[in-house]
Amino acid sequence: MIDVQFLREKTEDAKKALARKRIDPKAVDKFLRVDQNWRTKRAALDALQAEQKTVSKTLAGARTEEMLSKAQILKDRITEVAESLADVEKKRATLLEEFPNPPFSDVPEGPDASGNRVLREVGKKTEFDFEPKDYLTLAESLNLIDIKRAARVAGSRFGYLMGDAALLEFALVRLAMDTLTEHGFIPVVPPVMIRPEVYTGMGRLAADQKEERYYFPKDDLYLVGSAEHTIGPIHMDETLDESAIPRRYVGFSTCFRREAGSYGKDTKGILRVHQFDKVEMFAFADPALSEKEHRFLVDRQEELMQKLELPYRVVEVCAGDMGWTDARQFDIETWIPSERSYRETQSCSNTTDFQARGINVKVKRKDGEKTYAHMLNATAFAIGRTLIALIENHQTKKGTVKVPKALQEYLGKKEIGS
RNA sequence: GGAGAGGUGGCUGAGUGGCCGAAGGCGCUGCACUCGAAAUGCAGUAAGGGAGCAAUCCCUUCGUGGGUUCGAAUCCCACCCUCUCCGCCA
Repeated sequence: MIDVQFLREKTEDAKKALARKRIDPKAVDKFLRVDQNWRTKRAALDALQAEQKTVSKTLAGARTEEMLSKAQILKDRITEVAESLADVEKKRATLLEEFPNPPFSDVPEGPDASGNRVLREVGKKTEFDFEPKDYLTLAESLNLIDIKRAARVAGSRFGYLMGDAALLEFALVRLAMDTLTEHGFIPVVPPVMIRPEVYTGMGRLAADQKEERYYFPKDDLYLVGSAEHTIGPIHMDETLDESAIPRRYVGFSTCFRREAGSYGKDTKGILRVHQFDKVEMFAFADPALSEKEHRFLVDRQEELMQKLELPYRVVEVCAGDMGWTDARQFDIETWIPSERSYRETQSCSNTTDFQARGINVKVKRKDGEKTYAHMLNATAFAIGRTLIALIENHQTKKGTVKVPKALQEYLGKKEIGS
């Protein structure tokens, strides 16, 4: 949730920052009008309730007809004003949800992915002395992925991971868990369902992503799109002591996405599916140190990528292409030989206090000062996309797939398909 | 799914219609005592919101939402959650 004080007191700054995320500045004016109306009604109701208290107290002592009728009139007026306040309050809350987290001022400008800034390329783009195959061709010939049967059973955008691909998932999970616990991350397997009000607090039911969620009406629960969504609220309504942060989690969960807005996009294979597993990092940080924490998480992502011996680049995502909750976002894109391009495989976001305000997570500093925590999330491995990158980059002329050293022990073999 | 018990401040725990934002205890903070500490004594100690330049004042919050009432932690209804027993289940 955006800071209301920011909208009220630094209106012009807010408009500018939000415009960079393609929000119409008029939306700020509209909100402020409703907010002013709300404040007026709030004050009116407060005054009426104060009066009611006084009258009630005198009634407790001496019951007079006069006072009683006065109290009854007051009661009706309070009901009336309270109802009108509730209307405005609802409208105000809805409008407030239409604001994303403003980006940091030094985030690159840009309307879409074309404005993203490449920070560095690491590793040499894989070259072959033969014509490389795409992952799906390889995977099908090695019986690693079955899309056709999955479609028959569950519809489009699903897949069976079979044989060594299934085993590779667990190898990747172990590698991520072992690497990250060594850095002090706390392992966690979170719920994959979440209540609407918590989801809203996390900024993940905003208008632009509501359609992306699976929902069970009977239970009033949503399926999560990432472990981030239920790891973040672990400390909902809590105040973390300064000495206890940064607090870092590494979670594993299945992720569910309707992919409602992506008809016709990436329809083949397992690049974009309704269900995939992911290892996710999550951190709670002091606001003064969250930028540093953000870099730390990117370092961890790169550490993991290097263990997989994959060529990648780190991209700073521009304002127009950033996530709703993010003040700064880095993506890691991995080289995909068959497409001769880099594809997003990981993402790392600093949501600053946007989510923390929504689910009420605070930090208490040594001097007693309390402030909203900063919350950050980062992909460790999105299994499907990591499998794609591994298969494509480590393929051999024979049509087998070499297993990077870091995974060999977990998988129990050095090559798939030999 | 069935039966029962219960959800009160950082914790514990009292409170069955007004003097209750809430006793007592623990914890925490400050002061006193002390060379220092412990013990003891005294004082303070929730969050959110609104008005105000400010000092300050006011409102809301006793799981959540509704209802009864001039007035609800307290009475009524629904829901959520926790615990115990039974059933089912991995």
